[in-house]
Amino acid sequence: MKTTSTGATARRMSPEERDHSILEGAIGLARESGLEALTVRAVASRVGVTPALIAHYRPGMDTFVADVFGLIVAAEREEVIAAFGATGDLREALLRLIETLLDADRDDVTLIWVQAWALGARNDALAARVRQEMDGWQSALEQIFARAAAAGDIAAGRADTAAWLLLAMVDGMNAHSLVKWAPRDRADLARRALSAVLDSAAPAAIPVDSRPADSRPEPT
Amino acid sequence: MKTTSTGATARRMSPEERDHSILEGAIGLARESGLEALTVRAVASRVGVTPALIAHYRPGMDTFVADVFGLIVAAEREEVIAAFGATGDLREALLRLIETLLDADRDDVTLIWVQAWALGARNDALAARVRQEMDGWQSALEQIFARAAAAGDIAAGRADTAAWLLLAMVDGMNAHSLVKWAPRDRADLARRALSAVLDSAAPAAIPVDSRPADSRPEPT
DNA sequence: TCGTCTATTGAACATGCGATCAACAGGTGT
DNA sequence: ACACCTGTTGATCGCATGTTCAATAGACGA
Repeated sequence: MKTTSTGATARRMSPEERDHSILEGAIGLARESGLEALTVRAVASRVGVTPALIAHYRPGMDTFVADVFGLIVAAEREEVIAAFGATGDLREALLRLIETLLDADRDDVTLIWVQAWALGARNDALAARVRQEMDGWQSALEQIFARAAAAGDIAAGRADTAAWLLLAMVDGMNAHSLVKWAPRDRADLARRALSAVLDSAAPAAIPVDSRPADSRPEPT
Repeated sequence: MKTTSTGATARRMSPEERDHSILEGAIGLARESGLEALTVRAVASRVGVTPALIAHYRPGMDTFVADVFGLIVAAEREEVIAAFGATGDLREALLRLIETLLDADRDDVTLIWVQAWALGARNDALAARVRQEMDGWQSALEQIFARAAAAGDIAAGRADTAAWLLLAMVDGMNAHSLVKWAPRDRADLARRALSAVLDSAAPAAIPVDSRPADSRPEPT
């Protein structure tokens, strides 16, 4: 495939402008085709510029991929969290949040997340960025759980654990959806995931007394 | 890099032998370096033959990757399920099963799974195989849950839902571990994941008013 | 208007990938 | 011992990847 441009030299931009335009193109490309599609030539073609210029602005694809990943998922997280209705029944709002996270419309971001976990095993810069963004999700969810518990909308429990469990569940289900392994409708999944997380986050609901050896060690 | 062989022609084998040796090499390679490492040349070097021979026995890398994936994860599943102690307290056994699945020793298989979900988005043969192996896990877990419920070791609940939730949680946590995002010790995670799944699978444990639609037949 | 600065290019290099095909060679049966 | 059969090779094609660097061209200040 040839470059989108007609062979003419691209418009001269300030370094900041060009950097921004490159990032824009890369973000769009990753959204459409995943992180694997982020090649020097593909981004160059998208932006309408020579591959050499991409390499000039972004020496080292590893950190470039990490940056693009971070920008995409951070923007999405802020959007989702911002849309979280802070008013009304928080349990209802939580359910809608989970439904949103499981929505098929977000398959593009899901692919990016799953590719990031896989690539992160061999790309330290990306792995670091993935951890950072996951920390962002973890603390955002933890905050929501703590708020809901304080408001009495859900049973009080360990908000951090609930956040970890919910993240794992949502990420696992989304990963499964990439190969179209969706056993039942997602609204039902969301409801069950939420109650699973909320119930387990309340230690009192767990019958520990009946299991003598198991429940004793509780390191934290 | 050069082929492992000293340039001498490889020993002549029967088609079945050679096919087996190629699969063996590919399986070992994938276990060590993931599915992305499965290139014609890498497998050829590993097996000690020419790339052309690999291409001859396995025309089309897509189905080859799918086969290797299937063999690896099917073997692992059978091993894990077989090690599941059918005697004694089934809840205890379930906990050990989850601990096994979350064990860091299985990071190699985890990488393969996560790569499979990512690659499956663009490799239909692989995606089909992934679905097949996930069905295997789903039914194995469902069977275990049903058995445990019948034995009275856990609260009776919908075994299929419990299996789905557990699979999602375990897969999500393992994906997270690929980038070393492990908030707490895995034994604790396993315990909480198990109680989350078991509690939610027992309808009686869920606040009744919040699930009127539950008793209605679920759409496929 | 001219000259300087630098954003941008074009071309090339080294490496890797999957795939193809005529030619070779080692085992097998006669 | 010979010839057939076929597993195996070597060479090569076409394409894609990241990276480098001298040369170019467009914008801006003097």
